Amino acid sequence: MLDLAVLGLLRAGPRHGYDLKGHLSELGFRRISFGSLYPALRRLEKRGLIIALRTNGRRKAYRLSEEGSAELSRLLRDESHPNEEDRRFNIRLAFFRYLEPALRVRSLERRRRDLIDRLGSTQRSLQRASGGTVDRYTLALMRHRVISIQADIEWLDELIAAERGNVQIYANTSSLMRGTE
Amino acid sequence: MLDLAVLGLLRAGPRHGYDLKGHLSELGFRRISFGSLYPALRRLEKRGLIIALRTNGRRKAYRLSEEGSAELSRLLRDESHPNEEDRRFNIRLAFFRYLEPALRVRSLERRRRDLIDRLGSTQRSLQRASGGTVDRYTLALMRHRVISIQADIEWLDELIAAERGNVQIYANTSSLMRGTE
DNA sequence: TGAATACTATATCGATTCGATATAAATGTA
DNA sequence: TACATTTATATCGAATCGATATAGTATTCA
Repeated sequence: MLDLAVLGLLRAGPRHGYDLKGHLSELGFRRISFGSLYPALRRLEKRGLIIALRTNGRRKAYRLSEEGSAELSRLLRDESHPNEEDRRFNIRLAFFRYLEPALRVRSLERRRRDLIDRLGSTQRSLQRASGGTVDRYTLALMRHRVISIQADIEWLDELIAAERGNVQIYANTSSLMRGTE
Repeated sequence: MLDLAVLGLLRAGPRHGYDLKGHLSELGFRRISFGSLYPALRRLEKRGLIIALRTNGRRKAYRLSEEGSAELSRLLRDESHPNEEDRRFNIRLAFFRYLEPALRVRSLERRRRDLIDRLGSTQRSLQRASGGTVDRYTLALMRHRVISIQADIEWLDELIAAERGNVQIYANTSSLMRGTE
C-alpha cells in the first residue's frame, strides 16, 4: 500500500524520503510514519523499482525505474483485492491519471459495488440493533456509518458520471472553505 | 486498539474469539483479522486482564477480570493520544456507556477540536492545490475529504448536544434504510 | 446413508505498519 | 553567540495484516 503511494509520487519526478512524507500529508495520508516509509524505500530499491540518486548532504533522492513504472501500472490496475481498504482505494484514486483511461470507470464501478455491499450489511446490522438491544452510542455510530457510506456512494456516482461524460465536477466550492465553528 | 475493543466487548459478558470477531463486524470494525485477534487475546490473558474459561469443545471463552475492567476504564478515559485515529475514536465511542458520564462531553469536545484542526489543514492543502497544479482526481479526493470531515463535525455536534441536553438524536430514520441504487 | 459443501473455531507465519525515540545537520531568531 | 525549530534519516519492538492450515460440526441433497 505504501509501495503504491511511493511509486505514484515518484512517477512525477525524483524525491527524497522526508519530501515524500510531506506530499503524502498534502494528499491526506497524514498518518503514514517514517517507520514504514524508510523501510519501504529500501524495499523498493532492493527490488529495483526505484533508484537512489546521490545528492548533496544527507539527502537520498530516489527516482522511478522502468520496472517501477510498470509495477505502478500493475498496482493501479490490480483487481485482486475484493473489497479493498478505503485508504488503498484513495491512494489509487490519487494516481488515477497513470491508469489507462479505459480502466478508470471499471475501477470506480468496482469500488461502487464494494460500497453497496458494505451499505447493505451495515444497514442489516443497524436493523438488528434497532430492536432495542443496543445502547445509544453504538446506535449513533452505526447510523453515522450508514450515512457516510451513502455519501461515499453519491460522491462515487459523481466521479463515474464525470468520467463517462467529462462533466464538470463540483461547480460550487464556497461551502468547502467555511470553517465549521 | 484491539485491546480496547476486546475489553469493551467482554465487559458485557464472556465470549470466545470467533464470537468477538462477529460482534466486531456488527459494530462496523470489519477488517480486524484473526491474525491480530487471537494474539491479542493471549496478550491480554498474560497480563491478567481477561481470564480463560474452560468450555466444551474447542472453544475458549474469556471473561473480563477486575484488572481488565479497570484497564478498560483507563483506555476509555485516555487522553494521551492527541489526534487519535478515527478507528480508535469509533471504538471508544462504541463503549462510551462504560465511561463516566462526566467525561463523555469532554471526550467528544476533544475529538471535535482534532477534527477542526484536520479540517483546517485539509482546507489549506486544497487551497494550495487549487492553484492549478493538481489533477482532477487528486482534487476530487481532497474535496471529498473536506466534505467528510465537515459531516463528521456536524455529527459530533449532534452527539455533544444530545449529551448535554439529553436531546433525542435522529428522530427520522427512513432515509437510512434506502438502498442507493 | 453417505458424500459434498459450508460454517465454526483456533492457530500460525512472514511481511507490513505503527509509534516512539535517537541523532544530527541546517536554518531561523533573540 | 546561544537556543529553538525545521529538515532529514534511521532504528526498534510491538501491533496488525493477510494468507493459509487444520479440523470439528452442520447442512444439503442425490
